[in-house]
Amino acid sequence: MNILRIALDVPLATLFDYLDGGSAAQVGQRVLVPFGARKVIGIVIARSATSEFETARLKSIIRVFGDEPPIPPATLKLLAFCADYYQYPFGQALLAALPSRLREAQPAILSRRVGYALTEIARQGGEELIPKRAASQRKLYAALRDTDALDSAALALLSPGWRGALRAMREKNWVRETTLDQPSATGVAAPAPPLNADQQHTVQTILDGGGDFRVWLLHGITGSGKTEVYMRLLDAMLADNASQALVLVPEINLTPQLEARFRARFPRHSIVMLHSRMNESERLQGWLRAQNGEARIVIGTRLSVFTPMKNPALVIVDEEHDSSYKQQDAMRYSARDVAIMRAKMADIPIVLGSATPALETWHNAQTGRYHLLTLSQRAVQSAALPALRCIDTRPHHAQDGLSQPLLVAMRQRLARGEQSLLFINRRGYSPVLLCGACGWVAPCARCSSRLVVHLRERKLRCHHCGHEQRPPLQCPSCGNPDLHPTGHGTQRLEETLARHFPEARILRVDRDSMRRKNAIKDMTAKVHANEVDILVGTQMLAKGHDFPNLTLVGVMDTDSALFSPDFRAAERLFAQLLQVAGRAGRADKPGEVLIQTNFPDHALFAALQKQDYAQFAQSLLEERKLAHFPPWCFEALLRAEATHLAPVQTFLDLAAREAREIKSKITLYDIARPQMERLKGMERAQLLAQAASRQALQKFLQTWVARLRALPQASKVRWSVDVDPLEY
DNA sequence: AGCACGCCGACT
DNA sequence: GTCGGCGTGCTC
Repeated sequence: MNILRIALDVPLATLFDYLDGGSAAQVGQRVLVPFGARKVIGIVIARSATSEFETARLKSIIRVFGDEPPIPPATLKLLAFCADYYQYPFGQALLAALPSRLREAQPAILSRRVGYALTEIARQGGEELIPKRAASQRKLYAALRDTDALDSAALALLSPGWRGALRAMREKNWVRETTLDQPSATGVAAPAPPLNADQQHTVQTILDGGGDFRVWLLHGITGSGKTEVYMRLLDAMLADNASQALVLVPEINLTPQLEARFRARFPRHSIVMLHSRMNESERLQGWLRAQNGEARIVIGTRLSVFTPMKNPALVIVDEEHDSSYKQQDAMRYSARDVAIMRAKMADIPIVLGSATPALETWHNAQTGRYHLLTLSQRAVQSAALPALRCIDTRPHHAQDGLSQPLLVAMRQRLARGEQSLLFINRRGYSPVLLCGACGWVAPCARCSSRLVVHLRERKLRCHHCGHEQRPPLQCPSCGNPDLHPTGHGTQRLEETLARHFPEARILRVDRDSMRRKNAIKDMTAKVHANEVDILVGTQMLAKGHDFPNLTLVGVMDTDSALFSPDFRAAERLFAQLLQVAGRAGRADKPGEVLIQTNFPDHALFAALQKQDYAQFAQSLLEERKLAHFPPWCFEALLRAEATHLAPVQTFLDLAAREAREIKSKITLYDIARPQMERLKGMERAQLLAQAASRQALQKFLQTWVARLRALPQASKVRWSVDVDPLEY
């Protein structure tokens, strides 16, 4: 058994065999191996006595990282399943799931947890040793006297000046460093607010469901207290002194708030955060602490669904409908779906939470595959439902995008000293450079998109590829020198508002203005301090922020989504509008939501006014059933791109021919161009396949993708398979 | 994906 | 004569 089967980060759907070189490398451990002309990191997947490969040509591994804990079999199994399901090379899927430090040829060690303890001198000398004026030092002394040692996190809670005080005490040899096995258990848990009847019932039902695999869909409107339900479930989970929970959250800026809430509630347990803003060594440490069982709660975004855990007992996916759970490059997995598979493999319960579940999820709850639990009461009693009204923009012609009724409503808020939010649906709403004479619009040279005008920087920028250029002095098409920006971008709207309300303090919130490091924190603080009258913003404002003095939400444009060719547009719009509506009128002030539209009679608005997700979902499901769209069918999308269209066309033609040769009940669509036909200088096209069942689709894909890999034409284009695609 | 090998065009 | 363009093919 001296042959190791090793997964490597290469786009080949095979393992590579190596001689173990006498090492005791175990399955799941990292090894450094020679690979062609280079040395790469691999993961041992199996030991074997034989090899399919010519044994004489096998190379030996260079080294094994034998001191590291092996990646547990459950994690390897989950990634193997994903590689198979999403048609992605296993080695690449596995290596990409690891913290990047584990892809480097350096040993990964759990850093020592440094603790601080009083020295004997300090203990015997007593508190009198410390100068009376040194308040910080006295606080540290008092805390350290009552325990063996404390870590820096615990000391930080004692005094803002703890660092200086600690340094002074160490210099005098009153404090020494030690090593801690556990994080310091300090602080008192924040009290748990009482549950309302809905929450109580929900928590009890899930706990009564036991510790086995079961998918719970927690459907709760904004403000119904889903997070408190999660907390109670985690609390129950923590009662077992080894169990761990995985909490997935969308890729947004809310993680710090959530982290603070969790830490306040569970100060005695190790909580690990894993998200994109963390640096690589923090991420590695978090991963190792989850793997060795020390971290009891792992909170993370998409990628953390693969974090190994010693004793997983519960999975929570918050805002399960959020599109950031779907990876849009490399292995195109859905972290929500992977989480469900993980829970199934580990035989533990999983809770999916959302106010507007994905239609696929809702469908599964309707058919009984998932268990539906509804929170219909608002947990905060004072929080009233906002009144929701459409402004028909046909009679109320909107000047500069702002209709009269909306302006009137905003003026009222200004007079009352309350805040307004204008929400812009970003798509199609950026200002473009238009020639009034011939209709020419500044295009991106590398994408089939329009360049966006950035007034302040006097630049045109492509939001898809980042290309920037100076605005031309005259129209390249007809020579007209009179070019002006049109459209209602956030910047333009901000200027229009300034004209209407010169006395108002207006704050723009979009990706451009929030790029600075603490911009979001500062923005939130300003709104809370009532230093802002009108907020103008995009998606970023839709989520989570709680602004008690905000009583009006105006929605600028919805119509493009109502009649979008993307059949998921309505579902997304509903979720988004419900979410922004939730920004209006919390606490004691009733809120109002005004939506500008040419189609006020659309069914979506009727459902929205009643906040009736169930009814709306039902009607969407029926529409989709008639059209044979998901969730009534299962899809895979083959995308291809190259600098010229010809090889893309050739490849997809061949792919379609191969598909027809495979005996299966697959519906194959014609080759189509995506909305963004050209992107970053690449011509794109795609082929959609549909099947009646997941199994049928999987069976087809196994054969099809294997044949595609064998096509010589496949190497002439960049191609990928997207199983369960969300965008076309 | 890298990386080497290899076969043709423009240069110190 | 050589440097280097990127097409082709392989990696246990």
